Amino acid sequence: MDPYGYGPRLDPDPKSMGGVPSSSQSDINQLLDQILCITDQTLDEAQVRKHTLNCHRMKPALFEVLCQIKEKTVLSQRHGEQEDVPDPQLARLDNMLVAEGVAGPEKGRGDQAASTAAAASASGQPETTVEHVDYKNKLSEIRSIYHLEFEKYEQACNEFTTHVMNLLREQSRTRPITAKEIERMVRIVHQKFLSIQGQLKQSTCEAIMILRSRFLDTRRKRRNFSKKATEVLNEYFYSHLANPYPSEEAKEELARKCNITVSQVSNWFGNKRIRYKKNISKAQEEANGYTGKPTMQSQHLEDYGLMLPPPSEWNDFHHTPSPHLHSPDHWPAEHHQIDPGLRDDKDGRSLTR
DNA sequence: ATTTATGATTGACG
DNA sequence: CGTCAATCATAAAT
Repeated sequence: MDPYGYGPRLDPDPKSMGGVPSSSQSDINQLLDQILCITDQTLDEAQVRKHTLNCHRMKPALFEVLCQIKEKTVLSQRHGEQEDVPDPQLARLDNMLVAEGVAGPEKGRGDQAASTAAAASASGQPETTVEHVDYKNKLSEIRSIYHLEFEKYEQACNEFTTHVMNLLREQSRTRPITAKEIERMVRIVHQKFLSIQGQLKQSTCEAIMILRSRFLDTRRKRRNFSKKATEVLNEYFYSHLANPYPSEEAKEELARKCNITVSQVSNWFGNKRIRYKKNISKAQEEANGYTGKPTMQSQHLEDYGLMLPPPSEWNDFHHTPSPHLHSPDHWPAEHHQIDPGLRDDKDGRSLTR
């Protein structure tokens, strides 16, 4: 109660005011009346009254009384105060933001990812690294938004704080306000704004999580290889149709050329073999008498120089460019392991994780 | 909105 | 391990 520190009314026993002559008693009552009905007056009127009150000779004394009373009540009021709560939740959010490079030192900013992308495309192959690049792109987008909002809130907080302080200072001319009170008020304001920033952090974290699941979780958000990469792969495939099993070195070479990983090359060839075979048996098996362009289905193989040997000729090991091969209806499942010793796969057998 | 193309994953096999 | 075959999940095409 009495949050403004006016304290109890003075009127019950005006005589208690020390040696004040009884002639001033009516003075005081008059004064109090004026104060009490001050809200009934218009603003201009009130300003005038306020000024006269301020200049009243009794004002300092009354103010002093107010201060004393407040001093007493405040003492009993200073209790149910709990200090700032550490809030482990917020700490976790902060940790995550720092770990993700969103909070903390502001490095790179928006143009960093863009320049990385430019470098990648300039160097020739804007592929697999692409996914990292636009991951970073999105991340820095989030980061800039985060910082923008953060600064906005900080600024708003400062503005509001100074406003409140000015208000309190202004009011301290007419009612007693201790420095501690101001400090407390400021702390409350800061706390409120901190909680808002906490929400900002939370939603930022959520955005990052979504981004992660969208980009880093392979198999989701699949990106097709670039035109050039598939061309290179197809070229190798169709020029080694007789034995489309690239060695480890060949895979590395292809991976380098296409700017994809060796695992991706393996995946590609695995898919290609099985799907090529499927298409052959489906649409081309009958139409294979020709050596030219057997079917519309076989997508412009002409582009890759070598023509597809019809399935019946896969058995033909006469002209096999590769070491061994005799394939029944399809390629042999027998595979040679070339030097199982050195393996430098950094990512196991796929990009996952 | 539905279908096709395609990169990645999974389990079986040797 | 590397491969096949089936399957998943999405990108691209219709």
